[in-house]
Amino acid sequence: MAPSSPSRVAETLREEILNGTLAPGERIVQEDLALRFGASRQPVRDALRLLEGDGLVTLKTNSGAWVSKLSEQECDEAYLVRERLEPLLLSQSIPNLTDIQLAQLTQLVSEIEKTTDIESFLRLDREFHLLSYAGAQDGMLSEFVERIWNTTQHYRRAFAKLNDFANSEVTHMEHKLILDGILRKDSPQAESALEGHIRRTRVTLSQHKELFK
Amino acid sequence: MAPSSPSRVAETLREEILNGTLAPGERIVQEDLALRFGASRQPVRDALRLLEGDGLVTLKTNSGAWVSKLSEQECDEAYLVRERLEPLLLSQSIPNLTDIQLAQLTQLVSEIEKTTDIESFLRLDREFHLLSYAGAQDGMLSEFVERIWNTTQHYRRAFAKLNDFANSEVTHMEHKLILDGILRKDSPQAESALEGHIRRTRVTLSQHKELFK
DNA sequence: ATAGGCCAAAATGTATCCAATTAGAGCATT
DNA sequence: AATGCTCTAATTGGATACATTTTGGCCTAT
Repeated sequence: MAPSSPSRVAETLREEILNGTLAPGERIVQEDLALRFGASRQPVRDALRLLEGDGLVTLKTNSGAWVSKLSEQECDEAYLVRERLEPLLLSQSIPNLTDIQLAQLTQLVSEIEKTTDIESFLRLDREFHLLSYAGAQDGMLSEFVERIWNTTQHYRRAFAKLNDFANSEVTHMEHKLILDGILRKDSPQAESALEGHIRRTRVTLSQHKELFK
Repeated sequence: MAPSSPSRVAETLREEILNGTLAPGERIVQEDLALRFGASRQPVRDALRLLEGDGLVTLKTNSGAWVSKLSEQECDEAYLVRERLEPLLLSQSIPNLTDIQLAQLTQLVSEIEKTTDIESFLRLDREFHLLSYAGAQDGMLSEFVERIWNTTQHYRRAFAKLNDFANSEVTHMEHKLILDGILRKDSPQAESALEGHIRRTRVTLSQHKELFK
């Protein structure tokens, strides 16, 4: 089945927001998109509504659409929520991860360690964490988690650039601890390692308020 | 500012889904709504997209819209998520609750205890919990919690009808424990009482699989 | 120079029409 | 009797045209 226009448009925009082509706070004009995608404004509007549901775009009636922007406090909140939800999601995923996925996770951790490029790091890190949740069946929980990853993507990038791998050693160790828990199917360890990983990131982020200026 | 058509339509539909007028699984026809609200189908479509974002309506391309339906597992997941998120939200709310709100919460607990009507119970219970979160500032966390309350509303009703206040004594005690923690600004107590309250509900619900047949 | 209001241009919201897709009843076949 | 197929009616998706609202520049008055 061919994907509908709104999905196509939304998918492309999502991509561009995540990779930073469209910056937070940037305005989105319906007609421009319509022209660009060779569609009318109707499907574009639907696409924007979809992205609004994902938290990537903010709509204001009779005014327009903007790429969503998190305040310092909202970003902190996002990480607090991650601390609570992702360990739960991981615990639901672990029992169902296939051997292939376990191998991929192992591979990813080692690739992340070798990476020196920031964009690659962001991509691989995201891939590692989201793949570790692949065993959980789709539902509200996965949706929430994915949404948080999407809305905070830009701040992870800014943070990575700023810090420039200053804490990379710690990060790699944390990833190894999480991976170890996963491989041994030791959910409690994996959960607590993950929780610590997220908490440390949150605390470190909160020391860089300049990202939200 | 006058609320836009999509918002009005969405608001009304949300109401009807929450109060049970529209049952889960029921089909929603765009043109019927357009006729009913004296609008064209366009704003109706927007309204449905809004509700889809709230998880209250499920859209299928080229096919139509239905009131969302939770499987037994999805419902269980919803409660697991509540167990993690609502205590966090409550802890963020407690420091900012006004004296008026504290008085209202106290009032609500006592009203809930006196209530014998199921619909009233549902309404008051919802009001109590959501009001207890009113001190937290709006953000992703409140959004998530409200969304869960909305999507599980129907199952709370079914459960209440089935059980017919069988566990009402326990429920009232739990509410009092939560309230006590809130009034004394003792977040840890309030959080753990709330967590227990939600967990007990989840476990009890899981013993009534017939609700999802 | 600054603040405030006014007006025009631009962008969004809505309605209507047409095209594309689907769902479901009825029929035929096994 | 049950299953699969076809066809039609009904419903949704998309495009165009028009109405409404907002925004931001410009002018005026203080």
